[in-house]
Amino acid sequence: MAGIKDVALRAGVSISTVSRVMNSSKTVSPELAEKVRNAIEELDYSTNLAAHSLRSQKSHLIAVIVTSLSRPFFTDILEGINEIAVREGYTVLLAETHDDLDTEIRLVSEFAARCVDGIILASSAYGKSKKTEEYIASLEKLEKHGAHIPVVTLEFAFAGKDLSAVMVDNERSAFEAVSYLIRDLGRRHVIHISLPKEHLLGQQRARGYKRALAEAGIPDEDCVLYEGNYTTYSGYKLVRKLIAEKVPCDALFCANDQMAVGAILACNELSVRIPEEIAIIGNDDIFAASLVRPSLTSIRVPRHDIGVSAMKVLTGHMESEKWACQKLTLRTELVKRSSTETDYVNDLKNVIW
Amino acid sequence: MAGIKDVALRAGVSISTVSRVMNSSKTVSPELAEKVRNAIEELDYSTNLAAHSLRSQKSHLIAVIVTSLSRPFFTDILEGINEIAVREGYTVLLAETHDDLDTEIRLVSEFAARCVDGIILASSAYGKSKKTEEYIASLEKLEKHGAHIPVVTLEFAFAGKDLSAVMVDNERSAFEAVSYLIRDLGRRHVIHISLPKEHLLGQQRARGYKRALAEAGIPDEDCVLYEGNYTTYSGYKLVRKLIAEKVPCDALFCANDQMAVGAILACNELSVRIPEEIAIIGNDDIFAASLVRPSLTSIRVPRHDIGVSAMKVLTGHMESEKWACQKLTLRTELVKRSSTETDYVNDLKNVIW
DNA sequence: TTGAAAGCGGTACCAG
DNA sequence: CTGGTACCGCTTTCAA
Repeated sequence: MAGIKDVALRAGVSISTVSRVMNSSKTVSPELAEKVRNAIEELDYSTNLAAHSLRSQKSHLIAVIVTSLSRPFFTDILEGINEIAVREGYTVLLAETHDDLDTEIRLVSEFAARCVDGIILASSAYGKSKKTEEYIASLEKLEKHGAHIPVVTLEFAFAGKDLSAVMVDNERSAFEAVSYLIRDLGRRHVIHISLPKEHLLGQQRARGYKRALAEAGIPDEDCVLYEGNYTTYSGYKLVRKLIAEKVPCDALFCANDQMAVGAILACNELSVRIPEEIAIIGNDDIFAASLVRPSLTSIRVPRHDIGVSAMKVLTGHMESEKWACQKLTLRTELVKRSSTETDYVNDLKNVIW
Repeated sequence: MAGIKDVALRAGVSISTVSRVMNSSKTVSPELAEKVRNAIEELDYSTNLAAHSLRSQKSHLIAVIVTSLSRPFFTDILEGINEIAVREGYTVLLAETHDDLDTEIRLVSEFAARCVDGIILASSAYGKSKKTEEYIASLEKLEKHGAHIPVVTLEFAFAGKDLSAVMVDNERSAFEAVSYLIRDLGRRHVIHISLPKEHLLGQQRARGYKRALAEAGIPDEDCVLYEGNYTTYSGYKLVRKLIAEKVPCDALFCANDQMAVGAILACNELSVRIPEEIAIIGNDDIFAASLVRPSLTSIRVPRHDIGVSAMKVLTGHMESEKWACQKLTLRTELVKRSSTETDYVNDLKNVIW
């Protein structure tokens, strides 16, 4: 690959001039500019980005750190991020933490060393340990040679005033979903299949569930939580158990769609009618929700928009050092289907899958 | 962020010495090494990778170019790639082409300018136009400043002797699937729901389908192809039509699982019994295959392994300039479920989803 | 074993 | 408007 000095030689001009043309500075005479452009064309020259990064302290690279690529949640977000990134001239560096905080910490510092211009982070820093606190503090003042590296978090916001975040209100959407089960469908025994309880997201959803019961005047002792582990199988197993043990239950609110699908499969196998005997609501509205039968009522999280917004906020930070930090909460939507509505008509036309 | 010279200053040694310690060269006295390590620790120094890349012509970056992230196919491959990449000290740069060849060409040259050490490419260069040929030729001699950039392609192999590839034998797996429908299940009217016909993958699968019919002595005019477009809805619509028009059909081979799921939903709605009246086979074995009812028989493509193998081959190329180019064909497996076997027992336990 | 110094390929300032 | 030159941070030869 040709370097800038090959081009200068070929065009018979100085390196500075070539650089000016490359950066479309106006202070080059048309004749020289023309010569340079020809040379660039002939040698198929393109600027070496490693050198560019080194000199300009801008890599045009952003890092996206997620817990796991196989979570469809992140795939869609990533698409949204990438869409804006391409438009703004950034390239995405990708990494997974597998929900391990040490990995996450290592990745962040590695990316800082790579001089990324910004980071979008789905963190696993729950808890309140000393290490976590220190880590979060360090995130706020992350930098490459004096220049600040902005960070935008996904899913939830850190306390730090200097960290932007794009998320949804999990508690509120859970509250609305459960209230709908109670108020519109008249259910009294709503059981919650939760995420592992150390997970912040799961805690938020569980809180929404409890608040809905409380506000409907259902006593605390009727709050029934079964702890699942994200997977379809865990939902399936818990619901089989629950039915076998004849636990009073006329509705389920599952903290994600995978577990809800498991719940549906369990009910189908045991010939429990949905929604007549048990109404079911999931969370996330992944495509499988419209494919299972009965199709699943779920809380739609605007995943693509989350990605788009996160990247837009990050771009703002990257272009101007003094962009105000933002905590964005995007709206969710309860998508009602056959698992709660007896007269719902499935329509595959809108399933983009 | 501290630079190498800050460390040198702090430790009271030369930059060269620090560099030696960083690269764990043996020619540093224990005392100095100790001092340097302390300084590194205190200043929380990590080497600037942009500078490193510039100097060493190694970026430890690899590019992964896929058509679309939302194809679950690539998500799993990406995980496999990333697994090995992390282990070998590489970071993944990600990009999507959305099946547009111009985008692909642009991306490849952009990544070359970024000095990536290697590229894993799911190309959209089907056809045989002049542009395509030129592009493929250019891929073989892609380079950054004299150093060759190795390329590994996914899904199919280019003719070039200098391009490695990791793929599966689509024709053969289609052949085996259809032969099973004919020979083991005794079906005579097997219809193929194909991919758009300009897609190479689709062509390969269609070829396998035709060969299976031919070898079973079924006349050419009984080859019935319906062209779908990847989506669940297209499979659904085609099968509804086919049943409404009473086209003779006792088995379907769908070129992907999404369309097969659509086919199942159509049969369910019209009360066509699966597999008694129509047996169905999909391709890819995505998780939805084990979740639909009846569960779907499908051709399992070792996606994770493809990613792992691709990255391993690429690593080989990157570590040694004269690594022999490889064309790897991984084995597929026909996973039999309820859509072809009446006595299949669904087991969610193995659904890692 | 250690340090000095020359670049890697650009950018940006300054002088002309 | 143009060219010379210092320098970004690191690696690597070469000499001491």
